[in-house]
Amino acid sequence: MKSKEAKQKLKEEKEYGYCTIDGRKEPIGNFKVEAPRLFRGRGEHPKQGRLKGRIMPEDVIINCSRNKIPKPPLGHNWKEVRHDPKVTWLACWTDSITGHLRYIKLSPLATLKMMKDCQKFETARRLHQHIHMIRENYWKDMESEDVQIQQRGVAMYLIDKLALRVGNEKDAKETADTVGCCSLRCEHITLMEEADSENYKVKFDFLGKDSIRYLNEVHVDKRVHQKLRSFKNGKEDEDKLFDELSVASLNKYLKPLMPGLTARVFRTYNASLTLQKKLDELPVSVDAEDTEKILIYNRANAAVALLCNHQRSSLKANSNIVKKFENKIKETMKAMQKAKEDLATAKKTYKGKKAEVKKKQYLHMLKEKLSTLKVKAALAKEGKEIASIVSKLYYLDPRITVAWCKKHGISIEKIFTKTQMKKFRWADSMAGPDFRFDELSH
DNA sequence: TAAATAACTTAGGACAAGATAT
DNA sequence: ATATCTTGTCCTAAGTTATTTA
Repeated sequence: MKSKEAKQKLKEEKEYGYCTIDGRKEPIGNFKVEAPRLFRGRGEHPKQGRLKGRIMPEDVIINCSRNKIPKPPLGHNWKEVRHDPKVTWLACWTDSITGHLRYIKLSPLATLKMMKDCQKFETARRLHQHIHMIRENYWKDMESEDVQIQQRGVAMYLIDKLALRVGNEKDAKETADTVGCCSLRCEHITLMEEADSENYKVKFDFLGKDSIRYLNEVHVDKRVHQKLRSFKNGKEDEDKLFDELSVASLNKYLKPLMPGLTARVFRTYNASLTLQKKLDELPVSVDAEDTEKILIYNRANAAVALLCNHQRSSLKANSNIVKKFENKIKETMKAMQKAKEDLATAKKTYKGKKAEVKKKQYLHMLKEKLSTLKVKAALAKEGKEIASIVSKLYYLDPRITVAWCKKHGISIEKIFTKTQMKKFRWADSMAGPDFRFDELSH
């Protein structure tokens, strides 16, 4: 039995949810304008609490073919109707909070979007053929006389090794204070040096996209450590770490190295490669249950989520559950200790067999309780790791997953949801059990 | 040539739907 | 059957990159 809302939604979708491109019926992603409301924003947003106004037909620009112009609601007119075949949006209006354009666009399930998605992964695969050269280059760049080149080298290292976002400049009055690689400030990194001086570590602590905290202590090469120290030298906390570097110059540098290469390709590349490598590493026995196989896949996926720093607040809450279990384990262990002592004294004072047996039983009960608690805690911990689905949706070449499923005789439906199956249907026919992300097929 | 703007991808949270416990 | 927890989808904010403009 479907709810009233669900029925209404289905009806609307049937009527407004599709468009025609080159004679093909294609699904639209968002076919409604955004409703008026109080703007919240994410993190400490300077515009939080402002009213986001109602969008009227007079605010909306329509982009469609000349022969089939949708009618505006009765008594209203569109702001403009244009016929631009170079862009993929169907309608747009200006957001009253940001002043940026918002679009009515195709669904990720539309043919055009799926082709674009496939292309994205092909570009990332191509990077594998060039990555050796690019890495050699950034080590060389760090040794340059020119500080700008040095900064470019170190930034490339961080983007490659830590999968950091490139970090465009943003307006402090308009948006929350978040950073990426190029916009890191001195206060966001702490250089740590161990006593033996062979162990070079850097602590990163900053707010990234969506004001999600990036907290990571990483071992870095000595050269990187030294360069970071020199970049920080003589600067205040709030000064830019890469003061001579811009996102534009970084992407300009990358462009001629490989067709289609930009900074974000490294994130896709390293995420997908990590999945492939983890799946290679984790053994799957032929007679394993499906649930075990899924667990293995999820572990590989978790490694990617960690790399990309993907997290959800439900997971943060989940860590409380893990802690609760840990506390219970501690309590039980204390109780066991006490029970053991009690038993010992009971034996000494010789109060009678009955009391002794009872205390033994109690101790046994505690032991069992402890072992179940330990299992439950492990499961909760694991559950905490696996729940991120973001990487699956945007960074992981679905063909890696398809191939792994085919290789290990598990149906893809066990890994992908219904929508993901549709979004990635291009991958199924393209990847056999031997597909490899790190080898170009012909 | 760099700044502004347009166009497009990626992201977590809200909430509904589904699953599981009671 | 109902409460409670988990998972999947939708929504739109917040990024990156491409293109246009001054």
